[in-house]
Amino acid sequence: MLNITIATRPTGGLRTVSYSRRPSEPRYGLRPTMKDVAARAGVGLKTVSRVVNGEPGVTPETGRRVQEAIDALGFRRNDSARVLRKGRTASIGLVLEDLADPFYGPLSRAVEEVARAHGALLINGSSAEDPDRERELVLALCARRVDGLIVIPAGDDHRYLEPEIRAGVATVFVDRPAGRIDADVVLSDSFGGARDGVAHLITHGHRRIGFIGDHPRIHTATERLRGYRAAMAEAGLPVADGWVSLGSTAPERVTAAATAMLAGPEPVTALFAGNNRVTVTVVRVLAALTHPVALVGFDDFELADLLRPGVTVVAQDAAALGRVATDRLFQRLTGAAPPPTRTELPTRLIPRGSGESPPGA
Amino acid sequence: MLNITIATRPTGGLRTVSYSRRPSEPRYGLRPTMKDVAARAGVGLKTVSRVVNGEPGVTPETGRRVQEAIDALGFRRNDSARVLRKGRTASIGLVLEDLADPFYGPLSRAVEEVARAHGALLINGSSAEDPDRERELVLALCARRVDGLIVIPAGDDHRYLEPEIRAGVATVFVDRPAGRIDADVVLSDSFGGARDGVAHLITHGHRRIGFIGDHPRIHTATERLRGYRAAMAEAGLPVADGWVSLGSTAPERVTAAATAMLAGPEPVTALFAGNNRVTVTVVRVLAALTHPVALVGFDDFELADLLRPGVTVVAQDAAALGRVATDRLFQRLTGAAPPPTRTELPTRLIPRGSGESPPGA
DNA sequence: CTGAAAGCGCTTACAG
DNA sequence: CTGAAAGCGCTTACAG
Repeated sequence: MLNITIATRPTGGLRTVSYSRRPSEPRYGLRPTMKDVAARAGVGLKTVSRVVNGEPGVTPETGRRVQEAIDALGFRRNDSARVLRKGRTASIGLVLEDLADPFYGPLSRAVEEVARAHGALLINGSSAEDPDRERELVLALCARRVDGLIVIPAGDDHRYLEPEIRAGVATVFVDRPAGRIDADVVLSDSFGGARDGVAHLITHGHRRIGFIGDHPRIHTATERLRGYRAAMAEAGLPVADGWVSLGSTAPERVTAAATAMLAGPEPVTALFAGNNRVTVTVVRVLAALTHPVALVGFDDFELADLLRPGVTVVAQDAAALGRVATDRLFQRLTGAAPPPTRTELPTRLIPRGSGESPPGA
Repeated sequence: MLNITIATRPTGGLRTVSYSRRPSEPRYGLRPTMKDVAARAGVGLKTVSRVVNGEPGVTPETGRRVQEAIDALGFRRNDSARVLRKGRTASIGLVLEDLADPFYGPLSRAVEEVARAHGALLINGSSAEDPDRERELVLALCARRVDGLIVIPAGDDHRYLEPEIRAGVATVFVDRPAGRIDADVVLSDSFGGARDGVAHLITHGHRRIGFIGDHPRIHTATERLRGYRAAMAEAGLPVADGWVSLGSTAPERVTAAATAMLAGPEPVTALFAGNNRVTVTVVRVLAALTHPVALVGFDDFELADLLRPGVTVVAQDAAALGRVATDRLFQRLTGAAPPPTRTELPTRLIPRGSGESPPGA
């Protein structure tokens, strides 16, 4: 963190906008309403509503008068009121782990694009991997009556959502399935991807391979571990106790885990990293070593190809996850009510160098 | 883009949640309201409101009866209705360029944290650097009556916001100032940072230095160019026509610009990249060269230290930008109405290797 | 073509 | 301690 000094000064120049407001009144007191427009145009409320919404049945002359009043008053329809009456808020909620994790950037963007195509706004927030915070955020979004919810779950028990789903809040889980309820989910093939990645290391001669993953509470972490174990078993390789480490993705924890696996009499010659946060830290650890250790990471990341060696990854298509999930959400929103489905997107192994070096090279 | 095949199947197992809904009615018809709770508990509406909001003046016995009805009915207060009456939506809008740009991750996250501390939700969207889309999004947020707005502007004329600001929508611009209106702004010292970065290259012996930046419509692009010119001028160095290129940050455009500057009889020996998108592309271009070319980039980015050579950058504190801006927003929201201010956060030069090699090394 | 009345689900201001 | 009435700013259903 930078230790910053802040220089603040009035902007000056240009016209100054007044921020005056009487805090005792609701803010809307300051804004013209349809009633004000109607009064000024000398028409009824409903006529203003017709003009604002482009409904037919207004003579050009009347329409013009209303439009003039709208412009003169600077009227902007209050969508909160509209929403209350119509029952649809034209907004969806997105709950993810951390807005700052680069993996979620393309995913969020894809969700936004689909929502935008349907005329909906995006309300979002981070759970910070805290189940309580996830729940709090999800229920706050339900209280705002979002039409639908895209959730990357932090917790493993989502029964608290049942009344909401029953009340009509379309909900799609992404990246990880819901816990203890049956709901739509869109995820990557974590098991298959990890198995492929580990098999790739085995193909290149490795027999002692370590696995460092996310917290075991997280579905993708255990699925990827399962893929690792499957690949090892298929090759007839044992998995020593010290070769598997699940936990926080904090750099300190990952560094310690990697260091431990690389020490001792029988160190691993290759590592499989369970997600992009882990991979980045492992890359740092390996960069400090004098001997090469092979690495395959789950998740692609920017610049992976420019590191030396390039980092071999199991890539998932984060944008597709977001797109497919949001498409499904809007399918539900527009009436379809099939039973919940589980959609699994394939991963792709991208060899770049770090995963192709033989042991002891 | 991956060409994906999607495997979809019913989830099965677990209890199945019904999604039934009569589309002709408003969704709220399905949810219990305070009126329903009042009827069931045999009390007045206001008493339910008191319990829901934890207001005093309810006997324990009455409170218990109301709470039972709330639980039995699965009541959740409709915040849309509350908002309509109270005049505050407890939500703020964040408009940025691209949710997927890693620079905005920490910024968004900081905005969210501050908003959360004030009990507000975040509604956000991307302008995709399109002024029309920015305007459309901002006005949609105003129609939803967000309490405040954090805007990373794409356009250069924000007079369309004047009526909104006057009506009480607190607005703070971040990263770039507002165009043609006087509003709060929080930004990094682009001029000083670029000047420092270019001076750093000059210190290491470079005399022919190229500048590749973002579109000249964008304030930070021109400020950084100004910093470049200042550093060159202070060192008594000329700036040849071909050494400056502003435009899209699309890889093709940046690659072409860099390639052109590196060709010809008098090629540049060093490049200054105007932002992280440009830097990443320039790194790719330089990686393909046989001779070293020095590079300093504006914006730090993950893994910059792990590239060979490490990439020297002028770092700005994106999280601090978001935090300071949102703090200011809530200051306005809680009554303070000082004239708009301009806050400039310092940058920090981080030498990592790419900016310290002499010409022709 | 036009508009008065009722209502969306809450809170406010007030009376008992 | 408790609740009936009015109202937030719109849309719906209906009548003229």
